[in-house]
Amino acid sequence: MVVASATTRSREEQIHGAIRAAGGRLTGPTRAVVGVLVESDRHLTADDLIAEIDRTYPGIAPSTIYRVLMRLDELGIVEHVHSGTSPAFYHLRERGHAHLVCNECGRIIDIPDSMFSQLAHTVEQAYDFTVEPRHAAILGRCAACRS
Amino acid sequence: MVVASATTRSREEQIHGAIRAAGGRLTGPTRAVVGVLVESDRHLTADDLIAEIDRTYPGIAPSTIYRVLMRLDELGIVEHVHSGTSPAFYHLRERGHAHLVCNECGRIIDIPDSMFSQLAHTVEQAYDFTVEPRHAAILGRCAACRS
DNA sequence: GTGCTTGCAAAGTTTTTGCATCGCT
DNA sequence: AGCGATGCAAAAACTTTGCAAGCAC
Repeated sequence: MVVASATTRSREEQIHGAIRAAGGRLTGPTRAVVGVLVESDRHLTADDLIAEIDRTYPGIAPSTIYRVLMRLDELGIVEHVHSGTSPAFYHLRERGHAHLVCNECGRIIDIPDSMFSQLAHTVEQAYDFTVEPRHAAILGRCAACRS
Repeated sequence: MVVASATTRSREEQIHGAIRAAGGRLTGPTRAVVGVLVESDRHLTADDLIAEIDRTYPGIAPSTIYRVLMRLDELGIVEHVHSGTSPAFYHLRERGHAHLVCNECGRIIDIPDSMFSQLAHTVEQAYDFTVEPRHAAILGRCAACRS
C-alpha cells in the first residue's frame, strides 16, 4: 500500500504549484501521474506508470497517461530518458543528472551532469554540437553483470 | 542507380569472408543486407534497409531482414546504435566510433571513441560500470538547429 | 462559458514469432 | 543430408489519434 508521508505530500504540492505556474491544468490524471512519480521516486517507464496508476487511481486511460507525460515534459516538470532497447523512462526533473543503464540487467545509475563536461566541451569545439547529457542514457555493463 | 565499384566489390567480398570466418552462412538475404550496407555506406535504420533491399533485391521478407541483422550483429559484422525516439540504426562495424544525433534534424555525426575515454574512465572508477560508447548515441543539437 | 482534457476504441508503427519449406555447407 | 535460414502471416509491444463528452479555470 502506498502511504503519502508529510515529505512527499509537500513535495507533491510544490510540484502542483510548478504546474500551475507553467500554465498547466491540475486535472485528475495529472495529479495521479505526479502522485506516482513523487511516491515511487524512481525511474519509471510509461508502462510502469500505467500499471501503477491503474492500481492507485483506477479508471485512467493509458492514452491519457501518455498525453499527461508529454504535457508535463513540455512544461519542464518531468524528463524522459532514452535507454537503448527498452522504452524510455520518466522522472521528475530535479537537479540535472545523467544516467547509466546496464545492457544486461537494466539497472539505472544516476550520475552528475558534470561527468559529461569534458566530453561536452570537446564535442562542442570539434563539431559545433551541443550535447544534452540527460536525454539519452549511457549504455554499458554494471559490475554485477560483468562477471 | 546503384553501381558497385571495384572498391565496394572488394569490400563486400572481404565482409563475406568475415561472415564465413565467424561461422555465418552466406545466404541470399545476408548478401543483400551486406550489399546495401556496403553500397550506401551510411547509417540505416531497419526500415531503411527493408525499403532499399526491396528495391535492389526484391522478394526478401522484412522479418528475415530483422533476423539477418540480429545474426550479423551477434557475429560482430554489424553494430546497431540507439538514438532516442527514432529507431536504432545499423552500420558495418569498423574502427570503433561513437555517434552524435541531433534531436531536431536527426543528423548523425561520427566521433572517435577516444572522446569518451575520460568519461568512461571516471565512470569506471566511481561506479564500477563499463561504458559501451558505441551502443547509444549522444543526443543534442547540431549547429544548424541551434539557430 | 471556453478551450483544454479525457475516455474509449481504433489504427499506427516497429519488431517478433510460429511453422512448414528451402537451401547453404 | 542436416540443420540453420527463409517466407508468410499472424501476433506482440508500444504509442498515437479521432471524436464526443467532461472539467478546470
